[in-house]
Amino acid sequence: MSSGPRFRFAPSPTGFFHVGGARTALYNWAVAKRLGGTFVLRVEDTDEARNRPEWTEGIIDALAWIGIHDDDPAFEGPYFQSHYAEAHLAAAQRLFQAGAAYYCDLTSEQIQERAKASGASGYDGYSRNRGLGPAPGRVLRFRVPEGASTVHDLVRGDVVFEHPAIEDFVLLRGNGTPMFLLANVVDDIEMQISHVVRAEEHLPNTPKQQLLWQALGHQPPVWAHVPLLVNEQRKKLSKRRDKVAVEQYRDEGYLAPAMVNYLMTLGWSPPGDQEIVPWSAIERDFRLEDVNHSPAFFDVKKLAAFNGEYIRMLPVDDFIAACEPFLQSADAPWPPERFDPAKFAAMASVVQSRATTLSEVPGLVDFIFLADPVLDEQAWQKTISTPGAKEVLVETTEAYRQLPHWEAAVLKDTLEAVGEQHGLKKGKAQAPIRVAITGRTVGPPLFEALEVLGQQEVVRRLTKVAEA
RNA sequence: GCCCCCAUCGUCUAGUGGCCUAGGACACCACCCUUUCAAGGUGGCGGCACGGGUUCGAAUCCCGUUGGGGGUGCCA
Repeated sequence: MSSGPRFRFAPSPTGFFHVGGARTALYNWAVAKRLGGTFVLRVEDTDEARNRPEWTEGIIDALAWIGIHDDDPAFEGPYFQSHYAEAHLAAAQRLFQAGAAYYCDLTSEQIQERAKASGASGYDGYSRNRGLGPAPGRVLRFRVPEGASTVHDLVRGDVVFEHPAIEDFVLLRGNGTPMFLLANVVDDIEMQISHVVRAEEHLPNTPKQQLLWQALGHQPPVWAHVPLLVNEQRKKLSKRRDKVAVEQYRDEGYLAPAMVNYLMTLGWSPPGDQEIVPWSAIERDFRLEDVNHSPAFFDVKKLAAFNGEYIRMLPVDDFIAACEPFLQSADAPWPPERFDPAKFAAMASVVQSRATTLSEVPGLVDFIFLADPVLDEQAWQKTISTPGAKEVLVETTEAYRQLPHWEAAVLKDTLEAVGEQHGLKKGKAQAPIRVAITGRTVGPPLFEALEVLGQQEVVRRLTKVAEA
């Protein structure tokens, strides 16, 4: 075990990896790397997840996607957290023997009745001094001492919790199994965790955990509670209402470095005047002490903007490679056998500045690979009804048919010359051709596309439309 | 109910008592560039929640109010 600080990241598998979890993981990772520490992945072993190993694998995949690789020396685990370990029971036993915990036979109904009667809320400490021993149906409760606890938090400073506001919480259930809180602390101690960086929602539970660390005879770890990620309603991101799965963003063609960069800027900003920064700079500059205190809205629009930046930064060959899964997919808009990598490569550079996500790419070039692109009727009517458009279409078709040199510049000059004869400026003149070839009024630069399509195909499509 | 956290443009943020007439980015608008659409360039719109203090001086410190969020289980 390395001697550096040890950061634990403990997601619970739910079938997808939450963007909030991704950011927390990244925060842990950045600091662990910078300090030469260790990132300890401990996956919670929930009842549901037990039957679905793929959920846990999904977490590891998603972590790898955002650059947290399990073969990195700073990565430790994954560990699978059991809630039924001997160590948890043993710790509970020690607490009971030391008088730090006691048994209680009250049912939840009885607790509620007592609360109602006294006007207070929650458990009132009724069994504290009844000297009960263990027995089936009795829970083991922690005896919260007098006084107050101060949580030293790297992002929030000191937070004081008065003990009377914390009720004697349950450590062991009536059936003898340990509660998550206990299990977690015992595991943290066992794994020599020194830093716990997690979402702010856990802050109110921290004094309980800290009390447990102390009662078990250990120095509590360094805490850091990072602000929540919220939706436009300012509510905690939820799976039902919000798009929170990193896998989904990955599948839609968001680039991992863009996602990582964006996530890091939620609650923190890199020094200097640039917010688009490489991971190496983040790793060097990120500090938990600099993290914000307020919740941040996860803004997909801004993520998309980051993604566009990252796509444009890609060397064109890398862009082509990155697009491949979207082009060679069964979901592509064309029959697979019609796709031609060489044609796409010829178009790649003009497509690159037009896409904000990779999943948009097929839609930008579909007309190249489709046998006959569907003509947008409305666009066609609008275009062809402008005076001179029909003539331009017919004459350009003829000119293109006889063209000896099939290249973009020539195609452009030819069309513009025809357009001018009919009083149509560049933009207007190309419109009928564009619609005839691509089916739409907007798309990538026309003449490059025509060159790629080839003379025969272009003339065929133009003729077909011109005669219709 | 009780406890905790939070509060700068619509959004993400810079700002740690004078460099603030509050800076940047996304979004939005306009213009330029331009073969459509983008990209790029230039400019614009727009904010310190409120009220009291402290101070020569407050976005920045303190108190209160309001507003938002989170937690509070024999869930994990």
